[in-house]
Amino acid sequence: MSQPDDVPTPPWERPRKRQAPARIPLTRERIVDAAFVVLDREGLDKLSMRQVAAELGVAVSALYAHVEGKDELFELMYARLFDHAELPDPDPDNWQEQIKDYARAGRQRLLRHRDMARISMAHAPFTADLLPHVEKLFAVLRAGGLPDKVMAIAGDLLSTYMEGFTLEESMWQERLNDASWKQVGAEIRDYFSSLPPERFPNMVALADLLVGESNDYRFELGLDIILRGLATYAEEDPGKSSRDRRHERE
Amino acid sequence: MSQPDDVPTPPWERPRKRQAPARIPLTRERIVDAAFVVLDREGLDKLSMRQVAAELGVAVSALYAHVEGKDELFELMYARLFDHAELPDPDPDNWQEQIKDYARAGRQRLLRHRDMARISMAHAPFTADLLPHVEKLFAVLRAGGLPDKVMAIAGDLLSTYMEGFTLEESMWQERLNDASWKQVGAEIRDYFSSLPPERFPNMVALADLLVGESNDYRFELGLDIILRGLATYAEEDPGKSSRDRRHERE
DNA sequence: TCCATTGGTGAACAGTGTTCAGAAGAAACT
DNA sequence: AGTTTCTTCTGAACACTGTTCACCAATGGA
Repeated sequence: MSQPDDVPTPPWERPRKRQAPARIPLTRERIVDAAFVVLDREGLDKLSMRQVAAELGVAVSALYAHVEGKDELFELMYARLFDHAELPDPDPDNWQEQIKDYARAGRQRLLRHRDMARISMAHAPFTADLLPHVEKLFAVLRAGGLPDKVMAIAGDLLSTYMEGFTLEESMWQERLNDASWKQVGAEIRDYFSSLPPERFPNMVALADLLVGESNDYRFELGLDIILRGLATYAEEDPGKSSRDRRHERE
Repeated sequence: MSQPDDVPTPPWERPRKRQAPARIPLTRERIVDAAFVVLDREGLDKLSMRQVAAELGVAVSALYAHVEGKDELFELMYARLFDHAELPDPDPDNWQEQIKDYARAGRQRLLRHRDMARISMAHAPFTADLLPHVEKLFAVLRAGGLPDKVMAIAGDLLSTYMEGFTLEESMWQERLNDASWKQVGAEIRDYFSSLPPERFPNMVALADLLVGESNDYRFELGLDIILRGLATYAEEDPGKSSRDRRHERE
């Protein structure tokens, strides 16, 4: 959002009057909104308190009356991502797909804003306001009939994969910037193909696959590997055959 | 402090005036060394070019004659981690354990220096000097009989898990400062246990497991899940069966 | 009308990464 | 020796950063 009137006021009409009688009060919401505008336009490295203040047409110090500092601003931005995210109720017959949806939704959230994966990585491991999401993820995992100890690590594993994959994905895009993914992919593929085959036989052979046709496909395959691994634990438990899994809901 | 060659310099050769603290020339190596000293003592947030220069007793601008900037310094620090790391030759009968060792070694590398996981995350996806490591990882995966498509994503998956897990692990430690892991773990466990059970039944039930007895154990379990998932692809068929094709998109 | 409270201002502080004209030092040549 | 050349390091500056704080404008209540 650009300022409507950025025309420099001539020196002769300098009554000490404020321009807008309808001064919209500054709120946390508006600050976070402005931060997202700056983030999407300039990127994380250029996202400074001063830029956010400028976006709002306000002095830097005004922000500190509403927000504790830059760290809290990041916290608020991160929380904003989960505003309209709801997980479905656990369905024991469909738990694997539900888990995948959880990861897919997380990735899409991070891709919605530029550099959001980096912000997500810097985020604290757990914050109170998104505990409900983790809880519901566990509910789905429980419906899958997984042993407790596996459930406990599965959440981390899935989140870590989703965040890490998306971070890498967006770093590629940022680095070779503003090129479409097709071009980026071709560039990377060409690089791998050009390596000396005697020293890097596997990388040359896999060049086409290392950067798949689409990131979506690569992401799905990784998800599949994890889900298959989890499933082995579900089937392994003698008391809980796959047919009886629907009774596991509690 | 002895001279490299202790043969007395013949008098007809140019006599060295300066024998006292001979000015050790600044090199990339010494700069990286100093950077690690500052990093371990002060943490990543306090690691600035000026701090590194001060550690060396030198002006800031002197660094820029040897190092392109802070980004390249981070690059050099990251590369340093791989200096004495060698992967074993692929052993088809033991590929799963070899893969695990790869991940374990990576985690240990990152834990060796404070905040190193964060630096690793900011690192570019691929840099030329550690291509040999990736190549050898692929060699081991190939020895496991994995399909090409799975191999191509497995590298990412493993690295992502290893880096993400270690990052989270070290962020916990940094946040609850200077406490031993036993205390940190107890604190987290108590927090999860204290949640309202009607809203968070799973988290309360899993409180003990969410922060395992040791991080080592949790890391191993996650590795096991991934390896089991990979193994399902290896067992399917060495020669591209129909089940394999199920994941191909035409 | 005066007063008090709130929210925004502008300047300042202590940092940051990076650049660049020039000083210091060692080596080489005359 | 003296002089020049070349490299390395210095000091000061620039344009930023997050954050704080004394002040000031505007509003609501008495």
